Amino acid sequence: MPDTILIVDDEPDVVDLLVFNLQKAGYKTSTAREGRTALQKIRDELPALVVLDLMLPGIEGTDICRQLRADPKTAHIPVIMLTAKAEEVDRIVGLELGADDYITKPFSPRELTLRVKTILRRAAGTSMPSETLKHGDLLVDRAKHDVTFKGKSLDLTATEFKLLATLLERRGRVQTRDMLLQDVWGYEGDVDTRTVDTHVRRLREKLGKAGDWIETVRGVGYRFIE
Amino acid sequence: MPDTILIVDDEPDVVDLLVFNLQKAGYKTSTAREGRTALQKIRDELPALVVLDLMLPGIEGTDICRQLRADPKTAHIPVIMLTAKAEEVDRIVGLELGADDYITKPFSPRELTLRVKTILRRAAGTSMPSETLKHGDLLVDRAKHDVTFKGKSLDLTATEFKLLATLLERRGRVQTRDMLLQDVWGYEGDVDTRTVDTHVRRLREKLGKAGDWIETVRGVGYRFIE
DNA sequence: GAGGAATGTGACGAACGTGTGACAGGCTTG
DNA sequence: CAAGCCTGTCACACGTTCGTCACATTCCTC
Repeated sequence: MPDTILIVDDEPDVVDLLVFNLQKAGYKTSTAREGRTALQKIRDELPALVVLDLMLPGIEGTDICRQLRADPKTAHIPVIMLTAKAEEVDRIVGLELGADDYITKPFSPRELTLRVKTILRRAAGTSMPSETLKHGDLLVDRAKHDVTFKGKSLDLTATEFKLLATLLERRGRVQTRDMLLQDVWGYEGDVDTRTVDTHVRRLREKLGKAGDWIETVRGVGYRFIE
Repeated sequence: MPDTILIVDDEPDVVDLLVFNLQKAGYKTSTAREGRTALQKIRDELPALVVLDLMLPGIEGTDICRQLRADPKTAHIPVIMLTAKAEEVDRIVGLELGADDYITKPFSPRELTLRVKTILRRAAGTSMPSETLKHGDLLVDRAKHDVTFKGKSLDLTATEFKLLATLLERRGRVQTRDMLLQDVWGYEGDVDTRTVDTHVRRLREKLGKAGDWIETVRGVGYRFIE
């Protein structure tokens, strides 16, 4: 799954140029023309990186940067500032605000792409991607150890959580009871295999309507639908 | 303890300029005039960051960068490239080699200092240094080693403070007892995992109503609410 | 549609995990 | 040296969770 990069600029030409080049480099892109929608998209889509024009109609780029840093959910997202002014003052403001880099217009698309790559590589090492599994409205966050369905948090047991995560992680592929016993329970040989069935039942109950995502493959085991 | 920055350049003027400015910014400095000594100093002193001239007598800056990246002990050290040539080709080479940033000569010392700060900040943690952590009316000041809740100062012991700071810093994410033992206790002696429970209890007691911020995730560990 | 096998369902005792109170050793402080 | 605090450990209590069983239901085969 490719990283998504949010591009915030009010000049369509610039946006198109960036979209074209970044997509060619293998990134997904998302765009916003002004500050308010930019902030909303950042919160909703949680992009891997934001390319942010300093001069925007409405909210200034600097303010966006500040608000982005203030929220723990988005504080870790790297920012590259775009600026038409070459003066150092602007650079300082940008960098001290917590921007990770800046580029002055006019810029070479190739250079920007390289900077994006560098920063994302660096970010990949340090921050944890908050390993999260998703299927429709069902969200499983391993770091938070939290499951939500349609925004509502579900109260799962430790084993139930592990079972769900394992099934979801291998969605589409059938897991035999033995496989599950080994990977979820850590068991080796002969345990009553009905144990798995019971936990699947409890899991389905708690998942409610999403419980149907877990299919039983008769004679084999269980599978999370694709 | 200040971070050490290694400056590698064969022009004494440049080196002096950098030393002066970086020391003023609070960093320790170390210098090398050519490639061989540079590599040795990197291995011996393990600097927090390297400022590296691309053009050096003897070994090229690019080679140093490669060798530095090849050794697991030094692979993580950020590198800022200095180059007299402004051509994009050189920039690409530098960035693709694993340099974290570059600056073209002549450069403003102030700008370099800012870049150093940015990169080190990113390398240090995931996000901002965040000397003070906040959640609602709860304030944790790491510098002052002080915790206040609703304006009232709380009297926490060293371990309790560290535990709270660690949990708060990673709010939302569950910390297993082993994780906490490692990060709060340092994992020196093999302490009983129940020790964590006891300290969480004492912490909750002292936090009063804010003690509910610390959730216990059964079968996994503890978590500060988001 | 009958029979058999596999799975869903409900219930229950045991085991487990966590909260709580207490205590002893070690360290600092006066 | 005594007093006090911090810390790690233990034992006990309590609620939750787990694994198992018996029974009901569904599905497949013939």
